Amino acid sequence: MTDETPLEHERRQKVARWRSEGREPYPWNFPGRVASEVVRARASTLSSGDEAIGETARVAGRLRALRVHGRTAFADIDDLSGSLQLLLRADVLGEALYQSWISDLDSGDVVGAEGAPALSRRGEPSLVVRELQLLAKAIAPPPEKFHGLQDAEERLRRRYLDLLSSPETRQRFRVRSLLTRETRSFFEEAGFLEVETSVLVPLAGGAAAAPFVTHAKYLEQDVQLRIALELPLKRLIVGGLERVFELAKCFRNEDLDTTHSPEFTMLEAYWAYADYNDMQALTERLYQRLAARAAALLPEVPEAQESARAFAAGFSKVDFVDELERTSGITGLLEKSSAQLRDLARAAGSTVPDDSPPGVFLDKLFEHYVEPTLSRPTFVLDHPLSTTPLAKRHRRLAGRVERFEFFYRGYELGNAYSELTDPDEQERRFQEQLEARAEYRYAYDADFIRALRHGMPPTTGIGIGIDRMVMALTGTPSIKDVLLFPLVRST
RNA sequence: GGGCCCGUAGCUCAGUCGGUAGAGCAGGCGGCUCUUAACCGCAAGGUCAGGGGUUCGAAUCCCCUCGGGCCCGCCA
Repeated sequence: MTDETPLEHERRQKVARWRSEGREPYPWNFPGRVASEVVRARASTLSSGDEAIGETARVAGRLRALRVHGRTAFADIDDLSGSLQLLLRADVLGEALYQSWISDLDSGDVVGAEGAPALSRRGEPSLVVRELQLLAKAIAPPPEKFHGLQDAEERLRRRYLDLLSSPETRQRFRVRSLLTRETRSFFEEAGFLEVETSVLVPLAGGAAAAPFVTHAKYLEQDVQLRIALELPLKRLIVGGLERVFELAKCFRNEDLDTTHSPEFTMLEAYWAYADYNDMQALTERLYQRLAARAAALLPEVPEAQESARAFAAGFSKVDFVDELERTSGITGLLEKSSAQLRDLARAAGSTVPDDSPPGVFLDKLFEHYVEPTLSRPTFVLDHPLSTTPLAKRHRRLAGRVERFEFFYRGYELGNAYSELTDPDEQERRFQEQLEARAEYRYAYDADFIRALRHGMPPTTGIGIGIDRMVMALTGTPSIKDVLLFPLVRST
């Protein structure tokens, strides 16, 4: 390699030396190992300076630090359960073997060790090593051992370095995995069937967002990547599956920022014979359980503890229109013309196109005046009808739909309705969107209306942003830090 | 899309008013049998993101490009 650094050259020389001695620098396995925390726990029961004579344990992990004191050396290795100090001693390993290990080991190497648990004279849980095995030679050095990888760009582009140098990052992604598993269990226990619908669709509907477009060769047609799960899942309700959910990636061809990613994970659930009041109760239970779980997994993270307390106390409820009028000082919102709403939205700093439907202006006003104030768990209820083409009109309030969005820390975590099931009204609502702006034609799904004509039971549905859920419950301010490999420009 | 900020050794960071590019970690050599950001000594390591300009002289000032961050806008 012509672009290798002197440091890499040095390490390659060590690999060559290993091979020339008939030893394998990249072996196949390391059987019989236990987690380092097992050895730590055993060693902690000993007295300082004592070794568990006659006991043997095998551990493996990445070498983080090597402190050589002449004929004794201390090596710290990390595995997923934590870290452990290895004691390498010339009098145990033999002089020649000890010296060759000291000179061949580098930080970043993956090693396996066998030996006896011990507590060092200074009280550090350790393993007195009798046998050592190189499991993978690190040609490239790890990030700085104390500060870790600080460069924000490198942390995203080279997540493996972030993970191997940051226990916090490892823990954050473990918690993400456990929270999605918990979410699945919750819906399964509530009688929902997990399904998988298609990512590639002829027409991406169910939300207003720019889709990614690609090409299917066998159809000789362009296809799109889904922007929401809503329309296929409602078809399943028509088909009699009664309670379904999907937890999967959706794609929107838009910017990456603190709370948005073009590729994101969404949970949508549809529940026949129930309404949005039932869904509110389910949502409260879900978040109480998830927040408690996250708090238990992250005892050191104050935001996680705070979230558990906040969700345990239950959600506040505010009316969309009342709350917007109260915070903005505007009166008679529902009587305003589209032009009046547009001017109000302009005054609030929005630059959405003039020909947007009136619901868009209302949403902009809400985002500007109300959202930043919603720091504790809050249901926002009963949106104006023009904001929501897929929701059923309110059973009491004129000009409204039965909908709730819920917010925490000033951003939206989810969105739910009593679903619109009247096929003719659905067709009219799609039509109104279309007339307002031609670009919304992608939301017009004729086959979906045809499905509704066969009769869809009364149903409530919800969409939950999983990435934002993880952010909220782990105290992570940026969506990029809950995505393993956020899409970044290639260099 | 707009504004502000950042890019110096593999990593973490200094670099003053424009005057010979620095430290720590990692790596090399030497020393050290209880350290844990080990320590001590020696030597090595640079396309200062890239390109152009101003200047006797540019990491430093100006312009452009690339990459990133934050805020705003867009994302019914």
